[in-house]
Amino acid sequence: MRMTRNDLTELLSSKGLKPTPSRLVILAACAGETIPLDVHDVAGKVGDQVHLATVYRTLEKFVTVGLLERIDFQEGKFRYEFVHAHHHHAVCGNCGKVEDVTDAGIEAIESHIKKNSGFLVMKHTVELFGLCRNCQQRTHI
Amino acid sequence: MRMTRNDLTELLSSKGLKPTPSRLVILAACAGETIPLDVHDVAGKVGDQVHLATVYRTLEKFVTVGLLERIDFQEGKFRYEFVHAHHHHAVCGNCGKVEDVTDAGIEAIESHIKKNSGFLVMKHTVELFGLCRNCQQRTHI
DNA sequence: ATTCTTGCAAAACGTTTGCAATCCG
DNA sequence: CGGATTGCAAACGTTTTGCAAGAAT
Repeated sequence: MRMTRNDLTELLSSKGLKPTPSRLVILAACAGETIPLDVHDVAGKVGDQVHLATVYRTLEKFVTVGLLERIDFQEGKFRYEFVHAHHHHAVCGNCGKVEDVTDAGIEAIESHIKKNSGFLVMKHTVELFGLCRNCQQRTHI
Repeated sequence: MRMTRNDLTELLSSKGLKPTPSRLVILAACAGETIPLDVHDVAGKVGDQVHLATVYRTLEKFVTVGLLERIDFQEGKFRYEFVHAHHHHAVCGNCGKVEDVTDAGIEAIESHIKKNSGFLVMKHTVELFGLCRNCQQRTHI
């Protein structure tokens, strides 16, 4: 998502966060990407301007205030994605391409389990792993 | 799942794995649990009989041959669960209780995305996070 | 003999934390 | 001033790996 410096500043302020240089550049890095970035990706995009520990702290803070969502592709590390419409991911195991999946029909399941066992679902993660159209063809060769 | 030493031996052999003492005790530890164990849990159950590195290697091998499933509750570590009926998990964020969710209705989504973008789903993960019935009451106090 | 398996130690990797310096209202 | 933010370095927890010893076929 393309955002001006003003957009970013206002967005941070609206969450009660001071728009520091570190935060602006980190938020810009995340907002400009369509696929979830890991900490190393973000650090790479912000260059040496921001210390790695600050990247970790800032990303985690952004998650807390709802600017980012923490994503887990089961790689032994976390990824972060700018929050817009709720969706899930289909990750190609060959090329790593990530496709957004808008509807996962999870809501029905959540109300079902609520009735069944009383469990209240507050958050869910759905990740689909497989092969994108391209890699299916290549892998079949 | 309760299994005799013979059951475990045959299970390992059927997967082409030698039924070594380490593997037997690790497999027994996993098969005896209904909730996914992390590596530390498994190491604890097998005591000092098996080196930690061996636990890691063995669990990963079991996943490869399909005896275990690797589970990710987004804790920064992996868990392992004996494979029986396919299901998902609802994890209570307060007490850590894990409830099995047998039907997630994911199959419809998978065929939908296949038609839509051609993505072939080979594996999916669905984890639900929230509060179990008990902790909802306690938290409301 | 040859392959598989294990223990050991070390390292790799992602992540967190204590502390001091700094920035900013 | 006082709280929030950052850099730095060090530690932490999880996981992987190289290598040699040992077991099994």
